[in-house]
Amino acid sequence: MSEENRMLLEPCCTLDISGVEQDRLVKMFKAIGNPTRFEIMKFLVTHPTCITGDIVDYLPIAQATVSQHLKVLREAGWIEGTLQGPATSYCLHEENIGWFKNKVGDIF
Amino acid sequence: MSEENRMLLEPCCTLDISGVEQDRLVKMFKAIGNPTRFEIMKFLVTHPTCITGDIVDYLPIAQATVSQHLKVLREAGWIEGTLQGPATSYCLHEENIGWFKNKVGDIF
DNA sequence: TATATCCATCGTAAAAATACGATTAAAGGC
DNA sequence: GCCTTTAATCGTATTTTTACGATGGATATA
Repeated sequence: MSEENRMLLEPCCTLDISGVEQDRLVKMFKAIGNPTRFEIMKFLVTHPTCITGDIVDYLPIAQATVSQHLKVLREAGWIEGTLQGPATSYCLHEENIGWFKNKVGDIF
Repeated sequence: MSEENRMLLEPCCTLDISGVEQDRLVKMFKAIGNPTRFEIMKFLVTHPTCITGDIVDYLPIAQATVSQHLKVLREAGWIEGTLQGPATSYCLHEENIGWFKNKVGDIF
């Protein structure tokens, strides 16, 4: 018979992240952890307030796919989209990105 | 006939990340962008040099699954594992984590 | 008010990630 | 040399992600 009553290891310190905040952080990590979406983020850094079509022209993938990736980045909080006539202009969500960098710095 | 000769948007600046380095960064983002793996990373921050079994006891998932997640984190460069008898002791890969934080700071 | 442009969404096929039990391998104690 | 402990790997089922063409809605323009 094997013993299942192993003692749980004591933590050496605490970590100030959990719950909704942690979910939000993981979602940001996940969203940017895709080669195409990272490329989109790079493009937005170097081309602020560009529209969807600019990204579609730049990347070798279908418009529907770009739109889907933009949605993931938007829902994760990396970017913001604002309607400009029939187009949508995207830019980085500076506030959330600042929050992200602070959290990463706090944890590691 | 629709016009396909759209002009490519000019960048406002350059970004110092590409190729192998970019792949490495995206791989790190992807690895930590999973709720279970993020939880493992948190556990390793608060329990340095613990062994696989400690993580298995802590998480409500099978040993095989934990081992698989540890492999992903190891291959992404987040952690290091060293053999300690029949067990494996894991700790954060401080050098890579430092590199990661610097890159994130450079880009955003 | 037609017509074109822009892009989000829908439906779906294919690929990748995730989780598990079973097995295997390596180390230590008897 | 056996038996236990530890954890990596294998094979596989299920879920999720990714990519696409097609469609539709909203805005501008003739």
